[in-house]
Amino acid sequence: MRIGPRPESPYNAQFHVQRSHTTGNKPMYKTHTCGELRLSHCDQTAMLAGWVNVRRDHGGLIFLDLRDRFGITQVVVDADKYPDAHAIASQARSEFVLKVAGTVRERPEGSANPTFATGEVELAAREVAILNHSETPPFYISDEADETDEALRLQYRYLDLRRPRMLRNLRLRHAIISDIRAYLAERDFIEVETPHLLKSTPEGARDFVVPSRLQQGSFYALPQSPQQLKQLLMVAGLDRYFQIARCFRDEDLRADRQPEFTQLDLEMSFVEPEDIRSLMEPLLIQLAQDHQSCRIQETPFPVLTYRECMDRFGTDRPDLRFGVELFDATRILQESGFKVFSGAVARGGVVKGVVHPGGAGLSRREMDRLTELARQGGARGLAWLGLEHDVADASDIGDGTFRSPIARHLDPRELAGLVAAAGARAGDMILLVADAESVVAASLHLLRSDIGRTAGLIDPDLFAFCWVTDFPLLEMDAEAGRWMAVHHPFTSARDQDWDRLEDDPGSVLAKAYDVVLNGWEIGGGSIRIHDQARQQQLFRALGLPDAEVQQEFGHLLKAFRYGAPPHGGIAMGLDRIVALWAGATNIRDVIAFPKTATGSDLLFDCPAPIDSEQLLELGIDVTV
RNA sequence: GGAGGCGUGGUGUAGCGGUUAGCAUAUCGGCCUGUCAAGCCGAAGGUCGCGGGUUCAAAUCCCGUCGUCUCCGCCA
Repeated sequence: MRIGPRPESPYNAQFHVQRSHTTGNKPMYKTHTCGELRLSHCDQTAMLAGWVNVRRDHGGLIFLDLRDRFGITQVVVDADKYPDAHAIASQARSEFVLKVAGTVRERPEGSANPTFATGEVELAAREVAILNHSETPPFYISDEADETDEALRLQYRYLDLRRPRMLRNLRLRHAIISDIRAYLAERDFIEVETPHLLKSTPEGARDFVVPSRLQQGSFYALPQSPQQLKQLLMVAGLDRYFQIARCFRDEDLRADRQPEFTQLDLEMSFVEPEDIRSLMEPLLIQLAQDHQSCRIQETPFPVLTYRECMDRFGTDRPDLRFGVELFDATRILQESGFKVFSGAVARGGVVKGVVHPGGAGLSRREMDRLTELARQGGARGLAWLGLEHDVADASDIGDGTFRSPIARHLDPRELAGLVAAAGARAGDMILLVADAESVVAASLHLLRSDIGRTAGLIDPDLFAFCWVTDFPLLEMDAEAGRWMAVHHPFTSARDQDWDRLEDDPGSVLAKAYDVVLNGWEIGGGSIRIHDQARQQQLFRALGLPDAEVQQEFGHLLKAFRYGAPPHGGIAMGLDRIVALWAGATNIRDVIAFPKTATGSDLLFDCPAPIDSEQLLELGIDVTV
């Protein structure tokens, strides 16, 4: 098949109507877009086509706000001058598709509408044609429909996407992707597509599988990411690869997780972590500057180690827009007579806390809510001390110093040490959790995030990026009873850590890095293992039997025998990036056709059963 | 797998044991020539998600279930 030049359409224009104008390739239905007419067009004849956004019928005079992707233009239809046009316009209703021809004119003195770019002019209609009728839409085609039940919006997604906010999000997504492509192309990256029908891999997320008709009983798996493919492309000598890649993971969903999502996936040869960071950081800065009004808190992006993140924030994706850092009270309370604390320490746990600035006066009800939050993190409870007066040392402590159910269990020396460690002042609320380190971290992270939101500590116009490095390579999986890769099993250990892999696997750190923005992990990557022997060493550390390794990863190990270059890369969560840039609280709002939390598409009504013939052909027997 | 929130005319909501199920908006009809979510007058529109239970009486209380949202587990 011959591939011809792509026809230019005004709809390809990124933002501006100007381009549509200069293509000289107007559709037959219109001479201008609905966002195009200005005073300079006055007295010209124009033809517009679009949807009725609003109709205002004054009897002898009808105003129609005609909307298309590019804007809204007011059409006026006068019964005296053009009775035929008026008769048709009076039948028009919301979301009817119209074609209107007439004369562009300045609006009468005092009736311009600065809300619209076209607000100084109107189209005086001579001819109106109804191109299509519309049923009354189930919700307003307006940004106010954000209040509408999201399920209804998803069911009528094609109407939802007519709303300015959703349209803006789709445009933003397109603009970001375009800029990414241009940025990487300038730097010698090659975009390569990789297969969606591939092989299931153990480790990692659950796979979506696709049955094979030609080989009944066998299945493809949709890739969780193009990880192995991009490594093979490095072996192939591509040197620099990227892809706007669709990834599939059959795991439970969240506001920031969809079963299929989009990554900017890239890989480079002959690099160390610093190379990847210095490639991505200017890109993120450029995207922020070009498509966001937010101020970037700090450049170069701060680099924190995983350990530091966990100690200071209880999470490896800290929101750096505000303080409220964790403090450690383990040593102060380890010998306390209050067993909640000393007992936890005796069991190998820690006592840590955060300060809620100005939170001393929080209601009992509010404290119950925070306690519940701590429980969500796994804690058994939450200890709290509202500080009524400043405390310099133990002698300052009296009956009215604390508002707290637990202060009476602690002696003045412990209390003074606690206040000092917390850095708390009069009016603050100290929150404490005592448990295993991971539980304390999880609970305090939830509390800190909540405090940041509810206490108004977050500047919404701030972008706080950071890199997180030095992740552990492995973690012990209690259920499986073996070590698992924290990132993925192709991640390289730091050079100096390899010889501890057998004896002390938990201490080995990885050449892995994440990019975090405002508490969202927006990307992560690593330097990979490019040596066959090292890769096998790691598979052994993971306790994977050789036979299984050969079956699952033999292709990769074999490729490594043919001169694999040192390489590494990163995957950026494109949906999350666009969501953060768009100010959206979930990624569904930046995906044209997303799925619900139960993985349903409400527009297509799927997943759905398939008929028995299809099953037979695939050799599948459904038992549920 | 677990926890919690929500579900009332098309939409957004009020009502939380006895109401004629209220309000706003949309819709339909009438009037209306400078509006811009036009205005005024009028009308129609409800299996209170579904099933069961408690009660003389359930939108309201209880149990189950479905849908949806958020979080925990999970997401190499």
